[in-house]
Amino acid sequence: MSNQGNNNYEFRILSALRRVIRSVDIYSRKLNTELGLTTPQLLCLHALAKSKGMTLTNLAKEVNLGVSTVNGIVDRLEVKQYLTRERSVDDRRKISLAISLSGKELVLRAPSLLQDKFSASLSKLSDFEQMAITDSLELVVELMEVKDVDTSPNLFPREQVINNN
Amino acid sequence: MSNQGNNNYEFRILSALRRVIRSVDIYSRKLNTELGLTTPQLLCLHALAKSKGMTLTNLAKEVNLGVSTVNGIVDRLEVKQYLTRERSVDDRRKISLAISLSGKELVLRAPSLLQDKFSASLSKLSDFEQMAITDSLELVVELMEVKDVDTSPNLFPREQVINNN
DNA sequence: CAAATATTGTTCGTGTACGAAACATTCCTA
DNA sequence: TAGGAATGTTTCGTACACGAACAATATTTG
Repeated sequence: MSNQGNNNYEFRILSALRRVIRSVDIYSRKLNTELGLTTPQLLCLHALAKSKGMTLTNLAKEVNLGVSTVNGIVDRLEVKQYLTRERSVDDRRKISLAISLSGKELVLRAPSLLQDKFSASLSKLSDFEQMAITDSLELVVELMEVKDVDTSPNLFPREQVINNN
Repeated sequence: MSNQGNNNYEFRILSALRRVIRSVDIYSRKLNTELGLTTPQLLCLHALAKSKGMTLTNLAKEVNLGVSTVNGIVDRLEVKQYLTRERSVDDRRKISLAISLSGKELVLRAPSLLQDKFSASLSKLSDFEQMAITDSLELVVELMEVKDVDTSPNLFPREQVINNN
């Protein structure tokens, strides 16, 4: 019943995870003071630069965040005039998001979304190591994002969800 | 000057990282509804259970968070009566934090700090894989936490900092 | 010893980040 | 076609999480 120390690696993984989370956050603040945009804001702007006319729900899926979260981010981007909200004509529930000119301009001159130092260090590793890191992280994602089917263990696998798009 | 797509893996790593962050957050909320404590709160309580009489700064270092952040967490734990704050007598700046009885009791019956599913899945992997994941994460931490010495690239390495303790 | 400096904790403002609920609009179906 | 289900957005409340500014205390230094 009690669950501590089941796994030797668990504590190290948790600790590493939290430190990474913090590191990402701190870089986001640095971006904000230097560029005027946080990482999530820049991330959303990138997504909008790639495909114009996205809806809010769409954007949220693209950046892996909740709708209400993205709504707040879009609010702030709108205030800064990096995007526009426009009600869709064919389906008046939808809001079409469009990046502005200054938004596009900013995306072009913005630095990397991962800390400069990290990018540099990463590229100095062997391809094998880079791949190992990427694979590990993606495996962790996979292990963590297992749907919480507390109530009904997936006895009916169903067609395995269109997670993408 | 412009920085996009320097590295093939960079985008995948960033994406994986953000998904992991979200996953951790969502589990924290689940914990909160089931147990009444979030992950950061439980994490702090664990730390206090291990070594009584910690100071705030101490605790912050232990859990890798800023002092002001931990202060808020301690506030909430105090309201719930899982710990007590007491001014130190020898150094009246310091506050001695002590976990309460109910706090200790709760730590004992609390579930893992990592999502149940994750722990289970992790333990099913080969030791080699578990180690690879752990090493990769710790390497990412290392690459990310390089001190930001923008102004003065470390020409004077100095005695390399007591990072620990 | 007194002044300057450092440490410790608190408060404040901002920005994530989420879920739940309120709302608007559209779709579907009885 | 009326009414309910589904979809899309917004609002609200809560908790992190940080840095900056502040007050109280301690330490160092002139």
